[in-house]
Amino acid sequence: MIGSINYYRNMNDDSFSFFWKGIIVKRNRPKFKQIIDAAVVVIAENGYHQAQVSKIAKQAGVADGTIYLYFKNKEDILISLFQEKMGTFVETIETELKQVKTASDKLLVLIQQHFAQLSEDTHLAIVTQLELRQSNKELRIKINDVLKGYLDLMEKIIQEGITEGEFSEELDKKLARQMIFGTIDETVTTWVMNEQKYNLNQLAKPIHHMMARACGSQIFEKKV
Amino acid sequence: MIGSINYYRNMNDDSFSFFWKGIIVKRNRPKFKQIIDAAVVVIAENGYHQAQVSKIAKQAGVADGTIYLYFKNKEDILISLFQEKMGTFVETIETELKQVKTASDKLLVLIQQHFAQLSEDTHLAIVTQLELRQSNKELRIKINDVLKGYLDLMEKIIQEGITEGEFSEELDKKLARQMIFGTIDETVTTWVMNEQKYNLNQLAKPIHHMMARACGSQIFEKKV
Amino acid sequence: MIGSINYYRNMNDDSFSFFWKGIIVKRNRPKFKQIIDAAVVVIAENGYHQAQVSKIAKQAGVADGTIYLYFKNKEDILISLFQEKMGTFVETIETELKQVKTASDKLLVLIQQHFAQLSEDTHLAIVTQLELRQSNKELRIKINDVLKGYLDLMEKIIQEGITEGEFSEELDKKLARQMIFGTIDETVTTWVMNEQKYNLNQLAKPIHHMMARACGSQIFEKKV
Amino acid sequence: MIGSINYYRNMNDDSFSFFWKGIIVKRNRPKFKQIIDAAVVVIAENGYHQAQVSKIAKQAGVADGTIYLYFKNKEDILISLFQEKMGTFVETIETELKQVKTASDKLLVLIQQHFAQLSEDTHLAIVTQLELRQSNKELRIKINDVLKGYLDLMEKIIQEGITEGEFSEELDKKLARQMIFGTIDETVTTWVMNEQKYNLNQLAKPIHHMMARACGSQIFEKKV
DNA sequence: CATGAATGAGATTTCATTCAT
DNA sequence: AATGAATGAAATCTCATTCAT
Repeated sequence: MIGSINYYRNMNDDSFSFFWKGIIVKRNRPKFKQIIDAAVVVIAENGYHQAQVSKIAKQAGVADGTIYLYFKNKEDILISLFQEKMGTFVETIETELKQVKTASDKLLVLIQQHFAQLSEDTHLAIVTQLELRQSNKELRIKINDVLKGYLDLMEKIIQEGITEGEFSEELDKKLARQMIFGTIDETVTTWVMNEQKYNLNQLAKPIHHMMARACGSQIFEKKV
Repeated sequence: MIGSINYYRNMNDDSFSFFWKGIIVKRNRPKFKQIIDAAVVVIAENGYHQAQVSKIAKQAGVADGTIYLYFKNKEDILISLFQEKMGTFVETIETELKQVKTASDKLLVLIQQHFAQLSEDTHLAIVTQLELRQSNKELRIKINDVLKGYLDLMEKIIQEGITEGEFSEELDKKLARQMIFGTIDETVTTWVMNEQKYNLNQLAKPIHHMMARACGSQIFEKKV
Repeated sequence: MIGSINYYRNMNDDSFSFFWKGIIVKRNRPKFKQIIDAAVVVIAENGYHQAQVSKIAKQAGVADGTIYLYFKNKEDILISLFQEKMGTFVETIETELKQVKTASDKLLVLIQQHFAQLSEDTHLAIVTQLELRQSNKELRIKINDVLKGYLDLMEKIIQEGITEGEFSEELDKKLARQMIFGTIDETVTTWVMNEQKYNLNQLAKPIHHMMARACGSQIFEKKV
Repeated sequence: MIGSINYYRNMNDDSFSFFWKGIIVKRNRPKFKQIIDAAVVVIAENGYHQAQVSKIAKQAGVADGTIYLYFKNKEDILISLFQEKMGTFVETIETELKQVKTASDKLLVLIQQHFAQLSEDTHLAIVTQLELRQSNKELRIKINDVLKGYLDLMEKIIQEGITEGEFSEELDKKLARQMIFGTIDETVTTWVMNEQKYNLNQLAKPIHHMMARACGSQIFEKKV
């Protein structure tokens, strides 16, 4: 996915169709990001079903019709939103991961970064945890495509842990990834639904503790 | 919640208000369940936003207006659906749990039962994992109220495991519950989104394995 | 109209069809009046558009279906209501008029009685002045038929006044009747819309004063 | 009220809120009046309850949705209709009144203009006398607010008559106004219900005669 | 490039009336 | 005679998208 997220931004390939070039150019224009940021605010503050195109346009300071110069339709705004934000999100995590060695530590950094980034942008947290899930099945499948890069990253860490002997060799990679993502996701959702009353970041360590143990890491076990 | 789910069914108390009696009577009439079952089918096959009241009525074999003799409005159908199904769901799990001793085993039975029940009723699985999440925030809050009973049950098992020395005494109950529910939920959702291609039930054991280890259970650790 | 209002009640004529006899018999049964009185209360308290048949049935203490044993349809309730109440209303005024000699005095008694009867039954006042006017054109035409007897009574008094030399011989009977009814009606409506805050009865004399002068009566003119 | 009716049309005041400016701009666009005129025709020809928004839109030559760019909801069409038409109605009468001196003559002109304007626009007459009265209480209260300006105008004339010694000094202003409006209104309603068979305009003089006498004007009294 | 007025399809809910018991 | 559960037709309003300017 990381590829797919960075797709448009890194692209220099002349062989792409004129159509896509048009879109690529648009993605670099200031109004593109302006509209996406407006969408995040409007959805977070009004909820998914009350986030009309006209509201997003007003928040972005453009006319309704202008939206359609940058996005194919409303769904495209939401997918692009997810791509943009998720792209940055995963990029940041990947950068941080480079400074870490063991799989267990990478897991910790991933969880910490996940929490940190959503803690810092509660609008985005509300949108991704609550509002965007109200979209229809079709859109959620597309969102899952975007998410796939992040899930792959998790699976890579797990594989590394198994290979390096940190994690149990019987571990089912796919299930472990579903556990890690499911746990992180449920934790953030609960935090958002509780109106961010408590500090999300301090949950990273105990959650990492559970995840590592679940993966068969022995580092937390009491030495006799 | 378990109480609240069983609320109407077990009630014999004459002191309840006329209003509630009216509703209770309706809940016990055959058409009530008939409409709910129709709603599950229609939502699963058409998607949340394409599940018009008229479709549900037709599927249930009643007139559109009849729906409104049993339900306040469309949202009420969905809440009642969740209450009825979740009620049976949790009741079944509770019954099975009575035959089990240790917290770890209870966790296994819970996961197995969770998977078994949704495996057996894929319509219901689709509705709870994908479609009902498209409902608006207000409805989701009501659904969460119903869910709370299930989450409490999980927490009770965790507490028991800690008390009995099966689970680590440092375990954060609330986080552990979020992990268990998040993991199970993500697993089922992935399975539904993959169109139930594989056997969900056989995932119960490996997932239980991870959960138990995450909780600090030693039963899976290799004896040296 | 007075005839038409008393129509059913005074009827002994064997030549009427079986159908009508059925209705006549019904009109004398207690539930007939019971339902009409319920309708007055329900309409006054809930408004015309919130006066559902089921509400009237509940207020009358009968089943919905029972209404249709006594009335052809909902409109028939309202027409019957108007006939019953208007019949009594006009009968009472006619009785009082018998004790009065001059046209001017008859006018005064009519106005006084009109006000007195509506003052005493504010439910009825609300229904006739505000709520029943929301009915559709067709029903209002039928109501006007019932009203006709009352209007005829007014015209008779005016004619008498002209014949006896009390009123101007140039007076247009029909217009004078429209003035009298229009004035009384507007006065009562204003009173009802002001939530019966003031005493309606004490308006009878000044209004009569104006009506009599308008008719050319000299009795109030200052003697030089 | 006269002010309130002219409110939007005369306004040049920059200090008004953005919201109201939006509405004012809409009120001056051609489609606003186009829709109102369509509403008058549709309501007159189909009756209040058969005047669906889609019929009004079709008659106005716009899409259903366009209605909602100019009116908050269906009720708002009706209120605006009444405001627009009543505004013009009262303005016209006020203009004509400027050329008249005595209160009695003003009363005559008022009645003549009232009849003339409704005679010339029978659609409007049907709507105001019959159809709009079927609206619910809430709407009728709003209509009454609009009407208030007209009633105030009547009261002003009456007051003038009293002050100038034309009318009896014992005259109750409020009752006199209720008489005048009630009489005019009843006359027009009767005329409309008789399907405008006769000439309404020629009733102005005899009605004025009665009204003036009722107010104590001596001008019609035979000089001995 | 940008605008924003106009479009029009589509669904929930109410309630008078019926009719089997 | 009385019941009351069931019926089903019908209409307002929203909002994503377009296109003339």
